[in-house]
Amino acid sequence: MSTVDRVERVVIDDLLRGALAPGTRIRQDVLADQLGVSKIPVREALQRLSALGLLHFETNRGAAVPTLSVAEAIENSVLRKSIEVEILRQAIPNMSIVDLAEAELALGNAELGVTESNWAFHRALYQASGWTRGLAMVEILHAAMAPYVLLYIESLGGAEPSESEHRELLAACREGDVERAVRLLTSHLAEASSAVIDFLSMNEARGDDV
Amino acid sequence: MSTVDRVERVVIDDLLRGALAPGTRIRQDVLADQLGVSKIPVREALQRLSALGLLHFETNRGAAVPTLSVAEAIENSVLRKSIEVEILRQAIPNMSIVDLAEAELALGNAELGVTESNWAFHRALYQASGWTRGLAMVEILHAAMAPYVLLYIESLGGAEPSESEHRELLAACREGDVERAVRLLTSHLAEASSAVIDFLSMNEARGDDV
DNA sequence: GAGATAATAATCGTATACGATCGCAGTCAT
DNA sequence: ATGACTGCGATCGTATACGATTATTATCTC
Repeated sequence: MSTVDRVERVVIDDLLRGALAPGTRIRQDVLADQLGVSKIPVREALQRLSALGLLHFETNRGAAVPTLSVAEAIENSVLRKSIEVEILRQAIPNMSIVDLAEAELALGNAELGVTESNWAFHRALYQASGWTRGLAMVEILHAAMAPYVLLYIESLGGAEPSESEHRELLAACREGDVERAVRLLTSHLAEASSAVIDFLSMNEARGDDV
Repeated sequence: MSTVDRVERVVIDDLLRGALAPGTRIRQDVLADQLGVSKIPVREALQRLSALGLLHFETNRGAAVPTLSVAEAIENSVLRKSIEVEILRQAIPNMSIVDLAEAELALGNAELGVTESNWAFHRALYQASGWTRGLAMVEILHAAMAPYVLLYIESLGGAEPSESEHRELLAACREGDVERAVRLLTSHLAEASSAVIDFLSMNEARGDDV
């Protein structure tokens, strides 16, 4: 694993954890010092993330966590739905006991934050697909939404609402019932994202930069 | 537009043109000299492309155009289909005369190579969606397949087979008939990609690195 | 005291520099 | 002649260095 890979992972994990609020600027030499490297590999990692849309570069102002418009949030949700459905279709016939156990584990895991645990669950279900690129795309979409999901959950007081939906979805996967699983995933994603989008719309209407 | 942006565009365009065959290694200082810059922005651009899966970095061996397995080609096709359908749905109600004219123009344009013209046509249809991320994803998938599409067409003797399908699709968009357009796009993509995938399968069976 | 302007400090972007690694050519021993 | 070894050239990865740009503080004027 190269230096650039390590830096990239650190920043992605920070995003998935919600440690980087929208708008946060990333100081290249600070990050470089923290990791004990020079700016060069740091910049290369940031450029990777900007290619994925997880960061935004502005000339002479460096990289920052982009703020999402409502339209972009909707776009992300639609993309997520259509990609995740295809991956799940591909994954279910290939799922092993291990994959299912990993998904189960992610559900109860109190070590992880809400968005981390959520993504760990979904990734566990998808990994049997073997679709490297598709998985990467979905991870990106999760990471891009994470800061806002966190804000939304905070505004709710910290409840994780989709526990039971996750359990149902897991059961359908266990039984190998592709069509039911796809139906459950579709409605689960629709509910989760419409909640966040409504939350975003309210704030956008109020003129908040969130 | 930053230096990194320029370098990135040059390489993506080379890929879409098919100027970079699978397996080609990219020499950083050669490219840097050609563009009159140092290695730093070149490497940053290559890292962006590697994040998108258009290039593959190997430690101490730099970046190279990845060779696609049949499984990956199938994955790309499925992803393309599901993403492009959603974008087209979003785009049709927002299409302007200009978008349609651009698409028409791309069809007949003999200046462009086959894959370039094909992508120009599809992009023209999609741009009205306003979906930045979705468009970027689809462009990536096109660029990843382009080297192989080129090889396939070469093996056929250079014929562009999907002219009439394109015209039908364009007509449906003009009439604003979303469902017909989606049907046409779906079958068009299915045909085009299954041809390339069959071609790839043959070569993989023969043990060619293509 | 408030606002505008100048000086200073932070930060960015990229060129240069250099050690590390890889691949190949030439040499030697068998 | 063939196979292993050594040395050199090419290429990579990253640290350092520096000019350019942006932010911040200090100073001056009204």
